[in-house]
Amino acid sequence: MEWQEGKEKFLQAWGTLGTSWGINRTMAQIHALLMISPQSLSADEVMKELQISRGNTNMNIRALMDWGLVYKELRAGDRKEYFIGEKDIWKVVRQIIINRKKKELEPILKILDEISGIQNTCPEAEALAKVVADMKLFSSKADATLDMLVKADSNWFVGTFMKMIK
Amino acid sequence: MEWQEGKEKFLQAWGTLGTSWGINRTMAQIHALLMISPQSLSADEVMKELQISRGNTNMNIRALMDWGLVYKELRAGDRKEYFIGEKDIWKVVRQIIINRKKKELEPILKILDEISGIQNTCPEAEALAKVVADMKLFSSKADATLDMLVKADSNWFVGTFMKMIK
DNA sequence: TTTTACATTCAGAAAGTTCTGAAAATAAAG
DNA sequence: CTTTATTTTCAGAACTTTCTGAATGTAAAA
Repeated sequence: MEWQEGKEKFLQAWGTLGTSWGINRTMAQIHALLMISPQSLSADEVMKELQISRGNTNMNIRALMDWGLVYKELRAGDRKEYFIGEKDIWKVVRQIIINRKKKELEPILKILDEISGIQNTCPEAEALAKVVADMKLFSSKADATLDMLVKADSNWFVGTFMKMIK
Repeated sequence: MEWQEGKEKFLQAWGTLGTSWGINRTMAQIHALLMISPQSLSADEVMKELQISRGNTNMNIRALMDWGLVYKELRAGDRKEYFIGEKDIWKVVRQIIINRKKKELEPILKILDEISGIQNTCPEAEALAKVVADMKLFSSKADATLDMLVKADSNWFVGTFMKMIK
């Protein structure tokens, strides 16, 4: 396979997959582009490569910086800003875990806490209380597991953790 | 907190959170309703409780059955179909893992395999090849981990696995 | 200070997703 | 076979998200 073909396939696929990952198409594509670029790119280069508008480019690059997946790079004697993508997959995954945990898991814990003070007086209330209690137990375990994964380093994950799984 | 209030909060919250989980609002709410209902409910009861249309109810109940989170129940002498939600949280989580893995992780593995046959001739191609190889390694590990979680039973997860994490 | 080269914002357009409700299909009962 | 109860489908409406591009903001250079 030619480089150009592989690159297009990758950018295209990442965009589509981003959607099913709760990340928008453009954000995923910019991220993919910066991950596979040896050099940092300017906003104009990103616009041109992905054929998207200036506004869209700007908004999504900033979102990627918020997620900790892309950094700004300034070149001496150049007024443009250049952007460089995080290349270490383990760091990328960690940032994604941190962000998705915040968006997906933490609100659940908050709601479950609020509801757990329910009066347990009829079968319906009992069923609700049971589901809430079970979910709370499970979610806090999942939360702890993810915290651990985020703290762990790549070698530990690939080594110890994976051995356990065999 | 009163039962009615807790229930409304739960249904409302689940619907909102479903969205950030890549599940649509109604599907999440029907699931929540059936999880906390001691008895099975008919489509009409679900429609009435959540104030949604017949078509919407039907489509989302069927999606939940596809996901393995809701079952059909027939009552003798009644032509209506009744639906019952899976109450075991561990089973619910397992089904969700299975479905999200299929939707989110497996397509990645497929694409990475396709691209990994790339010619490694210039710095750009090299960077792409490296990212693809790293992702492949990581994704297949994640895939194996999730397979294991799905096979494992609840006690093992809460016991052994969690002890390891401490 | 003025010009120039960029980055940022945001209202409205476009695209994508979900929902409704009436019509069609199905199948049990009469 | 006909009626009746119920589920399923689907075209278009409503809603949500994302994108564009021109206007605005910012700060370095002249």
